[in-house]
Amino acid sequence: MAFVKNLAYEASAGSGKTFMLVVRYLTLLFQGADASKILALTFTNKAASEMSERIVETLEHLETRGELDEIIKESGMSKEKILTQRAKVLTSFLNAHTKIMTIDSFFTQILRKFSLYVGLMPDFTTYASQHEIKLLSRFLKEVSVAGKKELLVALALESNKRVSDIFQLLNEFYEKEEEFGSISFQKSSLKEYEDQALQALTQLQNIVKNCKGASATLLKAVEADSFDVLRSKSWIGKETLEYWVFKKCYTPEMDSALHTIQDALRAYNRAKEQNFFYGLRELTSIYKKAKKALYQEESELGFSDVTQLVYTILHRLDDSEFLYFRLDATIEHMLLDEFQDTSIMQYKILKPLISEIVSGQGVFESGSFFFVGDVKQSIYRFRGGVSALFGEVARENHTEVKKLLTNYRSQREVIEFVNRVFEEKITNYSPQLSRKEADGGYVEVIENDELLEATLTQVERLISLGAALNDIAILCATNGDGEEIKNLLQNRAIEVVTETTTKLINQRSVKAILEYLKYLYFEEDIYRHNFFALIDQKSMPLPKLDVTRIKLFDIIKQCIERYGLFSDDFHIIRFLDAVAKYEDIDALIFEYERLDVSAAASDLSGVRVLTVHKSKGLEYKHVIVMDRLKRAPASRDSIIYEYDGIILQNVYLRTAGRDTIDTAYANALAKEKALVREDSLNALYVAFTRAKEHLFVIKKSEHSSFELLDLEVGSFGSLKVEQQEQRHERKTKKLPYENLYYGTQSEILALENEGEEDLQAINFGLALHYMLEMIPAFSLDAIADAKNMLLNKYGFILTPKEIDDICMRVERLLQHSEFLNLIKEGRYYKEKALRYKNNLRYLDLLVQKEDGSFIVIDYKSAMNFQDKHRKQVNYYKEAVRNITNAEVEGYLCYLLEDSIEIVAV
DNA sequence: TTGCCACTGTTTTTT
DNA sequence: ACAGTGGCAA
Repeated sequence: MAFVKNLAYEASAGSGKTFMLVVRYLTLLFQGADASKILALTFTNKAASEMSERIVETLEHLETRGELDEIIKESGMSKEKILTQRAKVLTSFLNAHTKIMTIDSFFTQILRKFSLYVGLMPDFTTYASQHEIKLLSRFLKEVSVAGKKELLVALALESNKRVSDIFQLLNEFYEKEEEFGSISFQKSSLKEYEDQALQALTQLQNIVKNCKGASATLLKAVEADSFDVLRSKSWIGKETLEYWVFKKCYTPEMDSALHTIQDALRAYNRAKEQNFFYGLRELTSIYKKAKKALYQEESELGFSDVTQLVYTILHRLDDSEFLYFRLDATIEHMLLDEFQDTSIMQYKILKPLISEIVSGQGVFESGSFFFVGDVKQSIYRFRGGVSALFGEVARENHTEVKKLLTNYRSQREVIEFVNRVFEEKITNYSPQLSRKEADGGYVEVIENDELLEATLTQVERLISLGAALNDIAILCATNGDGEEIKNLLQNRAIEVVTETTTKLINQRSVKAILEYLKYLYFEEDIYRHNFFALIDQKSMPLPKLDVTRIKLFDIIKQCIERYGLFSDDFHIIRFLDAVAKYEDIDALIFEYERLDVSAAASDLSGVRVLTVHKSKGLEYKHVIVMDRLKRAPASRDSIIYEYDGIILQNVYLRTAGRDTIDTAYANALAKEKALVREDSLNALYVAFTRAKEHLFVIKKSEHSSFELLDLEVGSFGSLKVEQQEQRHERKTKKLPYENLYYGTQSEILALENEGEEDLQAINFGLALHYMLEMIPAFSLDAIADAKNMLLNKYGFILTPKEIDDICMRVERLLQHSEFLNLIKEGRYYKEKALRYKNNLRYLDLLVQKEDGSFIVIDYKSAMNFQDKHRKQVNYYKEAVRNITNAEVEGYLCYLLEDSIEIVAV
């Protein structure tokens, strides 16, 4: 087979897309291409690094890799020749300046190279979006300078929107500006249409007035004292009024009045839409100006700004051809991954490069173009992805398209189920073939309105059959749904790894701290109440702090300690880390909404919980697809963009009821709905095809996201879980912690103790410490609550006898007079973090006495390793003494099975 | 009982 | 923007 220079693969799920990309890339290398001249673009950083890794890995073990045969076929070279070149190719690849990256980073690179052309310094930074608040205020200023304030207010009023929603629309127009082409808008007056409609209404009202049998309902139905009230009537969308309460009084004149109203309304809607878009375009140019001023001042750009600017540089500047030429010189081959997710703007930028390459002239004689994707997996329409792009690009560039039909990922039952379900639903669906040896698999469709419980049942079922936690994935519709199932699983002591992106600032504990800071800053009681509500404590007065003088970090730390917020420590650690970037409380309070740090994943091993969107490109042995917990939201985009293929044809303003009287609008709306439907169908296809062996679909009876699939409850194949070697998993390494790691004491203890005692003893010790941490004050009343927390966290590891043992020991401690004496006078801190000589340690209990001296107390559950314990406490003493310059005493507090022993150190 | 209108409550995906 | 519900008329 000869090497095809201009080739695309339509690669269904699991059909070896990455494999083909790697084969293509390596074939180019073996044919002598320079790695620095091969541009390989992916969508995610993860995909980019995976590709680089696979290239290196394949080169390292080429003899035994499946890719070798394909490379032989593609390149037409002999096996021997390839293998002798292997080492040389690997070395040059590793030393080359490779261009495997995301499409966004590629554009960012171009922009850096040519940034001066648009008045930008090359060291700009990029964010997902520009600083919204700054942009808004800048924009408002520009609007007022341009004298367009009234216009802005009018637009907001007209569309019943807040200014911030108009902002969203401005951004859409800004991003699509280049696609508008010849589309333009005209201003006109609405008055005449309103009058026409109201006149016809009067006619109608007269007919009804003169009709004796008119019901009260009918009279009310035709009553309208303004055009807007008339517009909201639902009868105006009917073809004829010979229906309902109208029919009693029906005459043909009624329908002619109706049609007059409809004609007037259609014209009114169109005129209003034109006016709206006309105004929006005017404001868009101001918006653009504000954006430009802002990124030039701040050297800070959003992703879409980068794309816009690169487009401007390459298409709008006088010497753009020269700039493309400079790019061309460095790119000979192009490989594009996940092409179905490319946006039109992105393609427009790449297009001249692609054209040069496929035309194969001059320096490009040896060039090649290659892209892979799967229209069925296009689920990013909301982000500008246009599924029609795949086909269009292949057509435009005369690319040869091949289909990859064999699924190498899944077992037969899964593949056949997916084929059955989607064959009728997705147009041009080509059924996937399964490998001969993959003749197992299991699929079950379950209907149960207790979605969470039903999901839990299946997880437990898989676990009881011996499935490894890491092999189980739960796919859900939203991040919020993911949080819910995560919490349920964790409550049942099942470990969970979330890959949902819940923003850190949406975490309860973090929210609470922010409310606390707002209270300190604004001194408004509402924030104080919010704070206590969020931490589930009774509202009480808060001490005033001089927030301008105390370091932000310390304020927060103090809050965490005083109100015992450490139970949510994973999030808090991240938050503290993020807070370090803010100079002072002002900066944080006015900027925190931009903090796009995600909440921490809870653990390294456990059941995977992630959204369908996040799951793209991943695969799991056991997949549970959970229906959405809440109802699907209605589509609320107020502008409808009508495309013909990849060309923007028309823009409409979404207006309720408009489709019944305006066919052009109705068509556009229908197209839009079909695309939305396609998107959700694709999302389900992505979800189902993540499964390698077992697939569970858990649907609810109403509002199900699986509705469009007509799924029948039932099961196919047999559920067989291969036994895992458990030993392997126990070995998971703890991540090394960085210098500012505020972990819990339990984790640090676990690190220290590894390999010294048996596991059960370690757990016992950790549980004991945990219980002592959880007792808010050293009073006996708190034991019952602390026991519950203990059961929640350690109930599945420890026996009831051990739990009782721990409670007994703690109870005895709280009655121990020597201990009570030690803590009696002064303030005490639990789990006090201590950083000394670059080591982070936690003090079980630190008491600060009234005279300023300190007592360090360390709990132990057994008397062995006494020497080590002494050494540890001495270390703490020394540290505290050095930090505070105060007197320090140290004690070891042994909570033994039948007694309490306190040893001075 | 059926059909219709008017009112109320609920409500995403992310490089 | 949609789904569900209550109330009115036939």
